[in-house]
Amino acid sequence: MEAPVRVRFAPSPTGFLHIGGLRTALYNYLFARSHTGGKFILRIEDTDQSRYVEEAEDDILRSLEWCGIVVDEGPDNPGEVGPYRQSERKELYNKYGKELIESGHAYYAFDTTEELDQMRERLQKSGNPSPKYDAITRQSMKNSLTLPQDEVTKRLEAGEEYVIRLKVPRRETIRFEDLIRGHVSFESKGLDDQVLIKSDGMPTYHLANVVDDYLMKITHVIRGEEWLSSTPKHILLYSAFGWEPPQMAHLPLIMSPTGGKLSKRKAEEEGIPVNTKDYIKHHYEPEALVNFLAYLGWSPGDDSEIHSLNELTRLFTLDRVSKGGAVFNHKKLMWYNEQYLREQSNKVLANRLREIAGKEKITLPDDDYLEKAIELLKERVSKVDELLSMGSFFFDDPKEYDPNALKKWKEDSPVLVKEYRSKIDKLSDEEFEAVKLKSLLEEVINANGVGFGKLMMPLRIAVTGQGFGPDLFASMELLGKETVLRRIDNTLHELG
RNA sequence: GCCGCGUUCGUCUAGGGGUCUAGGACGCCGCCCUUUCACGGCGGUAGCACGGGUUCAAAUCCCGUACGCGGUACCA
Repeated sequence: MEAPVRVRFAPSPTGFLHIGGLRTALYNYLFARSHTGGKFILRIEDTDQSRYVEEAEDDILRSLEWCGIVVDEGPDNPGEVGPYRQSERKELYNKYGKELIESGHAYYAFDTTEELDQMRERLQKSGNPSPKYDAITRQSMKNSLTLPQDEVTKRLEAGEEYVIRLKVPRRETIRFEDLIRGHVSFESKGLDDQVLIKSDGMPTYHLANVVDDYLMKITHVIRGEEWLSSTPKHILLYSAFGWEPPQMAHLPLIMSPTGGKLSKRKAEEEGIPVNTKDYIKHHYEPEALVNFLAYLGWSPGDDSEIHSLNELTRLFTLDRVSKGGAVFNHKKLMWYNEQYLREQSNKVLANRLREIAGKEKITLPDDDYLEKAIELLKERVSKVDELLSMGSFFFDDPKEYDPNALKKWKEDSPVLVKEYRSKIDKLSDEEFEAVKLKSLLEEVINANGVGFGKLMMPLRIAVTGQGFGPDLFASMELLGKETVLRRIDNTLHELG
């Protein structure tokens, strides 16, 4: 019997949850759920105090929740291997750092930032393009490998600042098996003596991540490709501790349409919302985002496209994750959004619309009317909030005319509209229905020997202010006789 | 520069030696439906980066090249 699957999403609270981070979380979650008894763990990697952002952790939690991703163990619902914030595990890392020094796998270094800069500069001048603190250079630096034992003790006792560095072996080939990429290998000579414990006493990502994954019994590390290059350091660490490393899986990056990693700046330039909270704020369908993101770098292998989080959970396997970076396609996201939007009942949409309208201080009509309006609008919008903008004429007399539509208001329009007006004026409220309204329009165009559009478009402009939109006759029926006549009169008055 | 990882239609992908004159989805274009705009239906456009091998046979395996991306911090 294999150990139960345990995966973690380990974001750094340095800002709002990025869309790429969300996908990493999603893949971890899907992987956990695709195994019976699998656990999805949230660990906050707040070891960089200079970049810490107060609201970030809350934003991460809220974003995951919005997507329907349930955290099995995390800061808010700890399991047995807590705490789940690295800042609260500081002592632990120190203990393991010391252990590494004792076993000869790490050492103290006292070099100042200036001295490190000087070293790099010196090396660069002598033709070394990527200076490293490695097996060669460490011999001429200030550390417990070069300094006499008693001086090291003296410095430590004096409370002098130090870091702990990993003693990377001079020549060694580090190999590991990546679940997505297969065989990967690095030469240790390309690695530097990575700082493990910083001078502020906090661990670096590398140490903390290894120690925590081990202590939290993580079985699979699923993370972005940007970590692939530092994985050999982690492998070295595992073996220094004598621990079995977890399975590794490095996900392809999400790319910007203009190339490169989808960074915050790039995304903004291209009009792509980059933070999950932006999707929440702009009323995207969470199921659509999830579905879209799942398919960005993964596919189930058949021709299916639409799957709920639950279904994805059953379909997901790591070996179907692609290797190459995936370009974010906003139009496809919108397509997904439309799919999920149309699935919802008019009643549900009405409730959601009320919530949105409430925030924007817009007053909406009663449920019956609202749901009928939604029914007419639903097939024409991409996002739920567009029901409000496209359907504004259902809720208020148009304040202005779409300049583009106005081109269809011709010289003969007033006459035709007037004639139509006088016909529908004779209808009772009960008779004011789509079929009747349409046949009366036909009467007018036939009598005048003109095409349908000659009257239809001006009428639409008068009633909705727009040149497009839901079925005009159904819309007029819903609007009611009084409103329609009022709008026609207003328009006749304004446009002549 | 060095190290690593990638590369199938514009984009996301299917494909894992013959069934590929390469399939699906988004987008785009056209037609139908609708005398609006959409939705829907039908059809179309367009791709195996390049060069060598291996093999009777390569999009699929191997090697190079090019290009892209990532990493190269007391950031994660």
